[in-house]
Amino acid sequence: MAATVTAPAKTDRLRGSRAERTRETENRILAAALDSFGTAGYDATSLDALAAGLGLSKQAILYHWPSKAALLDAVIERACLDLIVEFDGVLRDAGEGWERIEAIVRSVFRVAIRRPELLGFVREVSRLGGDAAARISADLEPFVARARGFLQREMDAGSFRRCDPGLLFVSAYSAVLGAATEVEVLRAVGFEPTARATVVRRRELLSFLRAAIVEP
Amino acid sequence: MAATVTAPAKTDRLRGSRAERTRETENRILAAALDSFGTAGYDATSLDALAAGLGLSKQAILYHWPSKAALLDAVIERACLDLIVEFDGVLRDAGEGWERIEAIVRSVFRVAIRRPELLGFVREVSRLGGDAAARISADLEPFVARARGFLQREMDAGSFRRCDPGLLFVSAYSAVLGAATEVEVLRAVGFEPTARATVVRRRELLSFLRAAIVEP
DNA sequence: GTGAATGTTTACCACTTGGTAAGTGAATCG
DNA sequence: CGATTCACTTACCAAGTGGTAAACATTCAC
Repeated sequence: MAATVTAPAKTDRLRGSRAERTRETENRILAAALDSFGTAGYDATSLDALAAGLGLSKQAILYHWPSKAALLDAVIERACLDLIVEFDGVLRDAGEGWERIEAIVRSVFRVAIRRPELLGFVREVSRLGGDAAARISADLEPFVARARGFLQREMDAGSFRRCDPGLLFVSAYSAVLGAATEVEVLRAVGFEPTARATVVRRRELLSFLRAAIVEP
Repeated sequence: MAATVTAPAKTDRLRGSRAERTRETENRILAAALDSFGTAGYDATSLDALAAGLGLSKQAILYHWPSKAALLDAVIERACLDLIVEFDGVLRDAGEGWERIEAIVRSVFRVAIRRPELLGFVREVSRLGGDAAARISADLEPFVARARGFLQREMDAGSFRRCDPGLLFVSAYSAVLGAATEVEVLRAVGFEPTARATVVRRRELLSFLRAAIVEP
């Protein structure tokens, strides 16, 4: 009856193989770093505070990545992966034309509600500039190219207003990210960041984008 | 022959009254701080570096303002003043309806080219959150209220599509600021931040906004 | 079981940060 | 002219930063 499980169960905290546990620790660090970088900011996040929040010491982090900058790189990779997975899934099931944009916008708002730090992180990295910003641009480039191709096709088909696809993308990107993340500006116009108000924001943004993009 | 100027001319560096020279030093500090806060960021700006760039010591800054946070407050006040002066002047001479929006967008792009740090600073402060963000919101509130009133009037007159003025403001604000400042995203879609490309960007953004806002 | 690899901790370091205390030289004022 | 105010500097500090070195405990391979 000897179980096929040769490894002992031991305590709860020590479940799984060594490699698995290591990977899980790294995942926990990456998640905490993404959260802190995306909300407090990169400069405002110290390795000490990050480690303390995880019940680790700073050197545990520096064991898995040689420097804070290397950790940032890893977080960028992880964040881009998450975003691409999210949007790829949505795009696979989405229709054509306007429906496709609507699906993406809904997806962005879903992320803004469930994982606000993810969008904040994208903003933060592009603010930091330098190598990090170049990396995130490069990682998301396939997605951007895909969006531009889509816009171009729809314009050629006569369903979207003809204009520069790249700049249309930037305008839409900014408007969506702004509506989803600019809490201070939203507060200034009287919108508290509640789930209820978010639904209204999404509806209004969609009608704004529709008027701007779809050929009447 | 005795000149009406009772005060001596002395050297070039010591021209003007004591109060004038003090004010000029404070202005220099504020300008340098606005620049660094708006480009490098608040956290990434040290008082030492700021002072060194001005040929002063850190304590000279801390003489005029008791802390870095107080300096930030002063810079916020200054930046808001600059922005309000800029936009007030534009709005005074601007027409009605769409022309008014076009005038504002042109004004934002002018600022983006001539004083990019000013827009970067607004972004930075709203990112920092907390008291600073609340202050800049409060300082710019009259301008926002004015914009909403304008949008509401145009909607009532039937010249703009009817929707929530506050959210339309946020969408337009985000799109304009994005097109003017998101250099990384723009680079990702193949737009280097040259003056020539900026003209194209402005034109495309205006047609985007016009389609989104004006009743066809 | 033994030795090696691995993940983590404790101890430490050089450096930077915002901020305080005290001193200095020039402009101003009586 | 002498006293005082003012703008600023030099000297300093405690706290925190990212990062290194070495010790330590656990797990794995043999």
